[in-house]
Amino acid sequence: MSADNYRLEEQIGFLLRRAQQRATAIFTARFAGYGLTPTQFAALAKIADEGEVSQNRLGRLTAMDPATMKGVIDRLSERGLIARRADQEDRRRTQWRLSESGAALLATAYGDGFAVTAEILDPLSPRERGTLLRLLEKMV
Amino acid sequence: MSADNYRLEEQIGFLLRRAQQRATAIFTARFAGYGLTPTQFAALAKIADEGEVSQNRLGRLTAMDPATMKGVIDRLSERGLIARRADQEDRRRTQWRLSESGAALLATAYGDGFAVTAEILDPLSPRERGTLLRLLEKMV
DNA sequence: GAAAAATCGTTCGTATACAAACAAATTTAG
DNA sequence: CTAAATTTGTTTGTATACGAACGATTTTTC
Repeated sequence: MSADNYRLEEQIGFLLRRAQQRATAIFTARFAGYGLTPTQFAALAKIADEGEVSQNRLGRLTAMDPATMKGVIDRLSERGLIARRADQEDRRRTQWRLSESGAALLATAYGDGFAVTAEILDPLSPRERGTLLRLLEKMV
Repeated sequence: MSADNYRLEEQIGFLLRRAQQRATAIFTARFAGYGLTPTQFAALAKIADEGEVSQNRLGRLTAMDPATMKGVIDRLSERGLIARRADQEDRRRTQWRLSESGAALLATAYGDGFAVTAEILDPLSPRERGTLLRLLEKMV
């Protein structure tokens, strides 16, 4: 266990960080016209899946903690892409759904979402792509 | 290309984000005693490799842009873990090296660095670990 | 049915991450 | 040799990411 043995470039944590940097860069370039970040797009896509969803539950579905979720929700809400509804049964909760403009934006953006995935995986063969997804899924 | 097809959970970008969250959590738990973040540890390890290195070059070696690198350097410097030297040949440059306490801390921390890597990869078989590293390396 | 525990959402503080714009210094081109 | 281009490091602004602490509300426990 020493400097002679530790090679940063071979550590899984460092590789994951670099892989995510590249993935984010590809997303950002492709989504520049929408002004959406990866997490904002993830939130919109999940709200669309759910129809209506509370803030904390959305956070669990998109892997964001409550503090992070709040910022994402605030920005989407300020842009009018999502709309809120007070929950009658649980007065702590806020339910969120897509606004009309949010749904319209998302409908257009899905195609670019697929394109981003394709570009990120482009250096790999079809077989390797499946393997990578399987291993990441197993590791997470 | 529609909501029916787009499954967030299967997108490589989302999986990479979750994998990195898990990796960071494992690192943070193991390094709590050192008060070092993953990027700070990466910077220290690379400074150790190089002996002496400029700020921007260190950023390239550790995959941090200059603005990010500055914050990391500032915090390591404030803690006295690294020391600066003005470059005589190029007056724009600052050369950084480990301080004595930085070198001592790093010497102890390497073992935990290996342990973090092992824990992150624990869900995978030895063969799968090699495959994952190879695929990430190819994709980055 | 009251106390304890859990959940929901908020706020604060710290740390990446990066785009954009900048001054200063160095290198390259013509 | 001088003008242009590049490099180094800094600053500002925006956006995750998350620990920690908090009040309000709901659920669980006994």
